Parts: sequence; C-alpha cells; structure tokens
Amino acid sequence: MSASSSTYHHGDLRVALVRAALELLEDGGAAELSLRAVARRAGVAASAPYRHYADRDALLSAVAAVGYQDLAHALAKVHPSPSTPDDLAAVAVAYVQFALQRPALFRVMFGEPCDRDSAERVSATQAISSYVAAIVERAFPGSDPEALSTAIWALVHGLAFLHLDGKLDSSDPAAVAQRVRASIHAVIAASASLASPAGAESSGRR
Amino acid sequence: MSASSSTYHHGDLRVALVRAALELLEDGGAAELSLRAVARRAGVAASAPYRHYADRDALLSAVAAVGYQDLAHALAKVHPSPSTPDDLAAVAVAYVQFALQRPALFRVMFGEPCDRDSAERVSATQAISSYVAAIVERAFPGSDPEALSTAIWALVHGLAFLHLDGKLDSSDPAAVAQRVRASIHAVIAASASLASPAGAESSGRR
DNA sequence: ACTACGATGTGAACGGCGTTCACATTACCC
DNA sequence: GGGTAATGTGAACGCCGTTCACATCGTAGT
Repeated sequence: MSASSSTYHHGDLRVALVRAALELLEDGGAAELSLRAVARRAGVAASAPYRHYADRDALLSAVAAVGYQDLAHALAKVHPSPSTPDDLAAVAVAYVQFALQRPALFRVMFGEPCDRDSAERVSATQAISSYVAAIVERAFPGSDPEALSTAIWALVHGLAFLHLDGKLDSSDPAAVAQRVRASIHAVIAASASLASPAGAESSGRR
Repeated sequence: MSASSSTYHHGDLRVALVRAALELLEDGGAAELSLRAVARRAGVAASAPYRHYADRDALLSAVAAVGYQDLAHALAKVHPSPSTPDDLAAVAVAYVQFALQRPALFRVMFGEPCDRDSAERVSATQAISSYVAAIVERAFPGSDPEALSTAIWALVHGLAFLHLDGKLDSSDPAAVAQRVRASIHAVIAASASLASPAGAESSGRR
C-alpha cells in the first residue's frame, strides 16, 4: 500500500517480506523461494531481511503462520460449525483443495523439518487438532474422540499429500473431491455403527 | 566391496553414488544431501555424477527407488500375506516406524515435488497401492476395494507425516504404535461391519 | 534546534551449492 | 597397436544463505 511509500526506511519490511514470499509461492514453485528472491521482490538488499528475521527458516515460519490462518479460514468458510458426517466430508474436501490450490504454501506449512519451537506453528497445529476434535465430538458423541479425530485428521492430511505428490491423480478436481468424500464416508460409517448401540453384533467387539 | 578397488575409473560409480547418498541420509538430515557432498563421500570430483545422472533429482529418484524397495521389504517382513485387520494394523505400524526410523529417506521418497516421469517412482507407487488393495480385498472381500484401500493408505501415510513433522508426538515408539493401531482399528471396524453384517466373527481387537 | 543514539538498509565478501565445459584418462573393439 | 566411446577432472559461472563494516534515517534528550 501507499501508506509506507514515502519512507526510505521501507516502512514495514517485516510484513512486506512475508507478502513478497507469499506472492513468490503463488506463482512459482517452492524452489524459487530464496531469501534473496524475496528481498529482490520487496525491493531491498539481500541482507535487509536479517534485521527482522533471524534466518530463512524464521521467515518461512512467519509465512507458514499466515498459511495456517488461511487454511483455518477456508475450512470455516465451508461450514461455521460442522456437525454431521456430510459437513465433515465437505471440510475434508476443502482441506485437500487448499493443498492442491496452494501447493507450495502447503509444503511450507507441513512439508519440511521446520522449527518445532516456533510458537506460531505449535499453536496453529493445536488449533487444527482441536478443530477436528470438536467436529468429531459433535458428529459422533459416543465415540472415542481422541482416536477418531486423530484418524480423521491423518486421513485427510494423507489424502492431501498423496494428491500433492502425484501418488493419486489430481488432474480432475471433481474426481478428487469424490475420492475424498468416499474415503471420509467409509470412516464415518464405521464410527456411526460403533456409536449407536442398536446393532450390537455389527461392531464385533468383545 | 573390493571388487572395484583396482579400477581407476572407479568401477561402478552409479551404485556407489546411491550408496553414498543413503549413508549421508542415515547419519545426517536431508539438508546435508548435496550432490557435491555425495561425490565427496564417493571420492570423486563434483562433476563426476553427471556421467551417470542427468541432475540432482535423477540421483534422488534412484535413492528413492531403493527406499521403496526397503519399505516394501519392511512391510513384507511383518507378515507375508496379511489378511486380517490385525495384520493390517501391524503393517501400518511398520509403515509409520519406517518413516520415523529413516525420516530423511522417507522425505526423499514422498516429500518433494519430484519427477513424476520417473518410471521407478511410478511403478513403486503402483506397487504400494496394489499391495494395500490386496490386503483390503483379502480382509474385506465385500467392500469397495478402491475407496477403502485409498482411505487406508492415506490414513497410514498421514499418520506417518504428522508424526514426522512433530504434529503428533513421536518420542515414545510404543505410544506411536498404539496410536496407529487405534486409528486403523476404527476404520477397520467400520468396513468389517459394512462388508459382512451376517458373519460377525470377532474381528474387533487383538 | 542540535546532538547523540538506536534502528534500519546497503554493498561487498565468504563459502557452498548445482551445473557446464574443455580436457585428461581409461576401457574396449578391430 | 590404434582408434573410439566411456568415464573422471578441474576450473568456471551464477545463485544461494549469511555476516560484517558502513551508511542513512527517526527520534529522544537537552
């Protein structure tokens, strides 16, 4: 914005760098995301970012934090408070679509052995985890929320990565969505049958 | 081996490079895996690898191919022909353990936007896919093998990545195994109840 | 208003990287 | 043995992350 155009001390390099990095991620692979390229795009010298970020990983963590917020927003937009199996499937489709539409950002968020200590990352992870757990508890009140939410998060996350890496065909978005829904519905049917004590013999327990 | 020790044209640089790369991956992060470091470890000039591999990605693909074989071997060792839900859970635990024990190699295999055209990678992917599908068909003959095997592969793959990235605690191997088993059993119970509602043999727990 | 100081940006430099190219060396075929 | 293709070498290019001395700017204290 023009708010900072008159300053020769760039104004707000900290956020400008994150924005430049996001722009590079959008229209180019993650391979082209170098500190020097980000600085170039922001119009500063290659050494300027070090006044605001300790190293490249610190900037990447800030970028990832924005990614987590965007992902959370994309999921929330599907349904404010998902509480049925179909809601859950829709959220899962949105998760995978986010990964496929912004693959480079998704890899920055999840792909690399990043800083575990980054508070932003840890809290974002817990946010996702509790978000999934909340859906599971609403949709399947009788189930073990711990195991079921872990399983569902892993299932959705795995679907995203397998499509991203070309292990599953991602050329047709509709087919991808259908595949995600089919996978989710399998898990969902299971938990439903376990939650309702009516068909006791169907669960095969004990 | 000493078989190639007398040749000044190194003998078999092609496989020596892959072996050097694997050694570097084992006792160092994936970050230290540079072509120059691999060449150094193999005792040749930095440009020598280009006589055998088009570029760095080509060498990485060869390394990944070995990783796929190792993974297949590790899974087969758990059970030669898994056909019950418990067998499937054990295979899933082995999959996640492979990822945690050889994280750098696992990332090379699955992490990056690698060459899709590499025949080795494609066939290895199909091998894993059909392997999972075969287990599913044996264990759940009445189910939709397509959807169910996709879901299970994604579930296991997602569990591996979430542990690898620290999104799930991986400090205690036993706890990890328990978590994997719990997740798998949820899905398994569902498909079993769906596949064979009549013959409810006790397939729930070990 | 002037000055001193801390915050911010610059440019050059270091070593490492992937990759290329001309050149040297070796293995193999006739 | 001599020619040829395969294989390894060393230097070079441009890019990378990172550091450091230095320049520039906003601002607080007087």
